[in-house]
Amino acid sequence: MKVHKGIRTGGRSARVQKAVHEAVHELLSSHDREALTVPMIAQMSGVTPSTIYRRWGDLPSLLADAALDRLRPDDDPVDTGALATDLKQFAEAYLDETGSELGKTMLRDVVASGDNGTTMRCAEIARCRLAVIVERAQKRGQWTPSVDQLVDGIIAPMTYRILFDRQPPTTKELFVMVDRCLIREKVEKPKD
Amino acid sequence: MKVHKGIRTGGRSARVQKAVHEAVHELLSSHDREALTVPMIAQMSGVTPSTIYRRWGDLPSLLADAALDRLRPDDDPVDTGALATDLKQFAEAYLDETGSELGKTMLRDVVASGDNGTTMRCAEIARCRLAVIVERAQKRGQWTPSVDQLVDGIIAPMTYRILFDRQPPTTKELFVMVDRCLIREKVEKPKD
DNA sequence: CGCTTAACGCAAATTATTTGTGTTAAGGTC
DNA sequence: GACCTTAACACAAATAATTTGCGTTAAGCG
Repeated sequence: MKVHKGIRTGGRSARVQKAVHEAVHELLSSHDREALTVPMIAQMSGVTPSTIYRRWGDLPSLLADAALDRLRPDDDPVDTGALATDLKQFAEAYLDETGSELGKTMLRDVVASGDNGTTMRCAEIARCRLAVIVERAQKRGQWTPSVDQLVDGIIAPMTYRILFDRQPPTTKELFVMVDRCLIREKVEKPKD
Repeated sequence: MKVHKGIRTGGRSARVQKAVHEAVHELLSSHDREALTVPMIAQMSGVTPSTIYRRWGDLPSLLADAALDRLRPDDDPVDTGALATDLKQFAEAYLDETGSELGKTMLRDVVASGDNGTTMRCAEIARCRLAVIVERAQKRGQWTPSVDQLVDGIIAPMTYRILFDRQPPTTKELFVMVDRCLIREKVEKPKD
């Protein structure tokens, strides 16, 4: 007898998730983040508040979940043929997604949700895309920094500035970060 | 006629702030973060809930404010006589403060507060201490990275891992980050 | 000393959240 | 494909948090 978990993913549950997520995005495009409430989202999605509370726990968790759901299905980063330009292209795209006022509130909610699964899911998105770029470069026989080093050198400073500083980094500053990641490697592995 | 702001800092207001901050820390040492509520803090501090709401807005903002208040008055980072060791000592101390479970919830609340003043105040704490270390080294005639570069290279990766990753960095990883900041400079300024 | 008003206390009104109970249907079994 | 088991939901009642109106206190200032 296989007990397993028994978490339900299809049918009604899927329908509820879709309706709620859509309601969040619709409300977020017309209202201020501060103005959103769980009962409001419940009404717009045709779902009972208690259902939302039981499933997502609280507002930040729901908003984070809805935001990450949108962030995910983007296709692979563009292949420019060189590691440096691949990274710069991706960094710029990622800044577009997270550096705006909406992106900032999204990152905020991800952190505020307090759920490790959600924060790690967010980190995984960037990590996966970086992994694609790295693997590509390695297939070309090119030396690359590790994904961890790229996260530390690009994603982390960008995110830190968005969340803690007055302004997100400029594209120029972003490119400097990328170049540093690559210069750095030439030092640590001078034999190339 | 000088209108100014007229914000009151002394007397009763100061007394209320002190009482509330103390109540937060006391409750935080005996209860789970999740269990804390504004009415609870209000009762323990002998203050009306509405006062807290009017002054701090919400729970995360209050907790962030109370936490940063504790974080600040620490004295200057120790002077070991060398930039590298000064930075490592500070990085380790900062990890102690923010890497624990309590430190993590503190960073969470700072971000979740959604108040730019609070997040920047948090960033300033690290930035000020780094500035002291940098200035010290420069007085010794030593070449140093800029404070911004140190934030990007040490504080940002540390904070990102604490907030988004499963584990905070180890001391060893932290030292590698510090070394990278210094190695990097030798490349960019090879004339030393 | 006296004035102005920011900051507070209190209580009522509003709104959000939790909880108890019955119903629906997803996922599995035979 | 009919038949369980129970996760996920709707609804409503109970509880708790938050906002708001208004009177009072005292901080900052001339």
